[in-house]
Amino acid sequence: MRDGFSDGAVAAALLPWYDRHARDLPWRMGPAALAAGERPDPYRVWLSEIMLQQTTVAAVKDYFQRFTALWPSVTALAAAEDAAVMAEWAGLGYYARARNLLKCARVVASDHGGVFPDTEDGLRQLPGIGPYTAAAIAAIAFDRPAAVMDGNVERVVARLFAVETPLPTAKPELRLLTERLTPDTRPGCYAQAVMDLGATVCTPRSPACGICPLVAMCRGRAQGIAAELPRKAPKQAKPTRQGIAYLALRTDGAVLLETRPDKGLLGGMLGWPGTDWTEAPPPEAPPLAADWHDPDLEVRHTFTHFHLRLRVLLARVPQDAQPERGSFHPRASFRPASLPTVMRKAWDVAAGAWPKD
DNA sequence: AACACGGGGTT
DNA sequence: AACCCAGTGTT
Repeated sequence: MRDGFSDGAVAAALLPWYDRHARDLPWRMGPAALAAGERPDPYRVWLSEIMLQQTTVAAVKDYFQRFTALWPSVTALAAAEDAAVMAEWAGLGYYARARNLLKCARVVASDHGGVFPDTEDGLRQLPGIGPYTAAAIAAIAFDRPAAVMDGNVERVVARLFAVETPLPTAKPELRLLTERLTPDTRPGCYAQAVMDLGATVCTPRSPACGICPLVAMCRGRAQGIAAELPRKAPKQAKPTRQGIAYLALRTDGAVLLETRPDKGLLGGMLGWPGTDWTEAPPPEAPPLAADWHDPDLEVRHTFTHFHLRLRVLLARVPQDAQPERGSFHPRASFRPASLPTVMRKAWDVAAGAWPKD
């Protein structure tokens, strides 16, 4: 007993709520199917959890459907071409996830016979699987009583216990509370229940305490500070960087693209050749000699830690053009959707601004 | 422990 | 336009 209710009371209140309100998601095995003895496919659980890192359910849904249609199993994914996987991931962000996804699939295929480890510790050893994801897969796919703590859980627990310590300092404290609340029965459903509650009821702003199954035990609510929790350390301002992107269109319609280095921003993704992105205006650095036009186009895009103002220069180039950087991709196989968002924006603003000849 | 790493949503 | 959200890997 602690704070007026037993550790099991939270799960006891949350599981019936989940049984009624569990969202129907492409990767989720609902409470009814689980009760009938079905088990989730660990591959689908893993894939969804990687995609859901730092990313909303709404953004993930279509990507998950395309990935599972193209690669229905971890062995199928392990055999995919790097470029094909990166192209399918384009637009979802945090591209290191896609590189680690492929690494992980290949380790599972080659070192584990295509079968995911079924323990938190085993999962934790795989590329791209950290503390949260290892616990989530162990709980959801293998029904192990792992303490699953993501941002939603941090918020729910901080409010439930009125934890006023700011993040990230509060993490160890919240983890301890999360561990104590994790039940031995139906831990997979419980983990999804807390995260669903955080996503749909105990929201960052304007939480719907009136319909919350935990309202009776919520100390944050009792103290009138629920909506202010969790407190967070102030974040620093983003600087603005500038750069130039060079879009070259060959006579036959082919476009000049380069694959970015694996390390760093947009690593491993296709992009337009260009300058570095720096706070001072960069010197011009065209990837080939051409009559570069400046139609005064600018793309604005915000990354995790800086704003970018990207100037877009255009050129039509002859069939025999020899680029110093990048390679020409035939128009027929070039899909703007296979570019990261900032690069797709550059293509979009260029439409209608191409020089006549 | 601090930093790098996207994109989308809301206000 | 400014603000919000938030796991993993690297250093």
